[in-house]
Amino acid sequence: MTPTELSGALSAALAAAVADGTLQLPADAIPASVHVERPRQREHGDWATNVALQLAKKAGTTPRALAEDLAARLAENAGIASVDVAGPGFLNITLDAGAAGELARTIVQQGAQYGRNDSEAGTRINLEFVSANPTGPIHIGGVRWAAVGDSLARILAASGAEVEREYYFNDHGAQIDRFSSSLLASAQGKPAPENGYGGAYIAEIAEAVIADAIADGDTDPRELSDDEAQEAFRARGVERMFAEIKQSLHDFGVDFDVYFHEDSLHESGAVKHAVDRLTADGRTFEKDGALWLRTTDFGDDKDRVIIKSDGDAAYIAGDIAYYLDKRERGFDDVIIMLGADHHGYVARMMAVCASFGDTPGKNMQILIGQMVNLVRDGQPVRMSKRAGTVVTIDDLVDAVGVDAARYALARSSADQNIDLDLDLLASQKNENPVYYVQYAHSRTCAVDRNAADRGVRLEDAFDPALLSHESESALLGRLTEYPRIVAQAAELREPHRVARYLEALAGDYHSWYNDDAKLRANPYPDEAVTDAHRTRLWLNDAVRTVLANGLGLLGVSAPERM
RNA sequence: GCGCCUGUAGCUCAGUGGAUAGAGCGUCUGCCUCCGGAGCAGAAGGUCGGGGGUUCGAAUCCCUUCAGGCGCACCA
Repeated sequence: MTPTELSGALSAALAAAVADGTLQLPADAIPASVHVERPRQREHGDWATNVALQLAKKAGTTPRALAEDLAARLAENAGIASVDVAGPGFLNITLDAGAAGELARTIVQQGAQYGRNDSEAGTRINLEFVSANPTGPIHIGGVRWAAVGDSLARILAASGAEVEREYYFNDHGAQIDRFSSSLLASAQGKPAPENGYGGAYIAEIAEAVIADAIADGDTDPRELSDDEAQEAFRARGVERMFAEIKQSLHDFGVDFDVYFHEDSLHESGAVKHAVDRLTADGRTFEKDGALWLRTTDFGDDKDRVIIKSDGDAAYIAGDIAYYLDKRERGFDDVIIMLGADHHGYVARMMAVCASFGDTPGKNMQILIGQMVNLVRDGQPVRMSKRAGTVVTIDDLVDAVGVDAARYALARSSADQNIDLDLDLLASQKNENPVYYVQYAHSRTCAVDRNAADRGVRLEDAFDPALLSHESESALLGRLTEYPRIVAQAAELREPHRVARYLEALAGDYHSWYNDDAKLRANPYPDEAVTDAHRTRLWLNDAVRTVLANGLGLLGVSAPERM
């Protein structure tokens, strides 16, 4: 019996109580689905619900009286062993061992499908993340979004959404001018210009640009006039830098469906289209020679200039056009992931969303992630792109590997600042919980290999009532939760919940494995294979399936051996 | 000054109104004759930053206060 079925049984019990007059409740007070949860204490059964506590007042009765009535009705359901009323009016529900154990076979049979759910079904989601300017390698802050964003995309897709991963490629502004003049200066052997970029990568890119130009049969950019050279370094440098970024992300396991160029918004007329529409809708006004968007109508703390008095579009005009473009491409939910240093953008972009008649928080969702700080020897490492002292995505991967890096970044709430200790990551890799989870997975695989050796075969038997040991029901209970964890991670846009769940599941598995020498999925060498062995192998494989599925949602490998 | 995020065990962090607040690391004590000890069992360790409030019930919601992080452009 799944929690969904149990919830349905509770709803039915409520409806029956209302129908025969036992319970006086207005129809709209009956919840569509009754919330059930895993109690913290094992003695409190497999599932618990507080529905009697919530409804008693509305029904003019006491929680315990209502709970007693529901308990009697619920106990009639097949698959439910007992229902107890506890404390102020909780219902503690215990399932038949057989009904609970059946889950092991269900999971193995569903395989990679187990955990998929329809909580986001039918929603078209555009998920934009990283979007770092191509003026340098992706640094550590961007890596967090690569890990969290890609994992979120996987989780949303597993929850039924149609997801597009998008990277907004800022190739239009002063940052790019600074980048190209820095390349030019490097090629000319001059120091980096004021407000320019330094660092070894600038010299490398500059050299690569020259080599590319010569290889293409073009004039060596160093022999061009400064203006022409600047343009050559801009075009080829951005292309080079962006290719490197894409490669780094690919090596990190992150690939985007769309790389969207800011330039294209200006060239295609999308900016004018968006501004015209806002003006036609009366959302703009002119003042001091500039065109403003009245964002204060929708909660922003000041109105925003969208066309500057010199006639150029302000930066936000690009974001406005970009949002409208996404909506016109048919996306219901436009999600943007930003670092905390850009959170000042939230209010104005929500106002932009509302200005188009859309719903902020739905059509436009902005996820803010707090900063990643680097620590070495207990001291913060100060990074500067200009000075070239950055720790890049490649540096991180070189130090700890993709799995450990992705897992470490994805297992924390985005609301938390992260301190990454470089010494710790490089030297004491075993402190990373990813190995705990991966080890559990490879252990399930080791059990499978031994089962094959000793002739324990799944298809020979499955008797769910044999999975009645305390550590087995704990494990089954954990496995039951998985689809809801995925759905919850999708709804809340919080991938770390999947990682935390996997750690708990791995712990339950290790406990079961070590609990009792007799609880084995394989016989001893001089022992015959029994149905208990075969049935436990189903459970072992169910755990393997869920660990593999969950790690897959995090973009972390599930090794068969370590 | 205003806004957002954070404050939970020695450290790093989970816990979207429920029962006795959890995990990893670290410390201490046990557990390998056979499925992987990168593991397990147990112990010690808590004013959930402080103070009010709402509620049958608050780490969780509201107010206030303290501390830290990050922002408050006709820059991008």
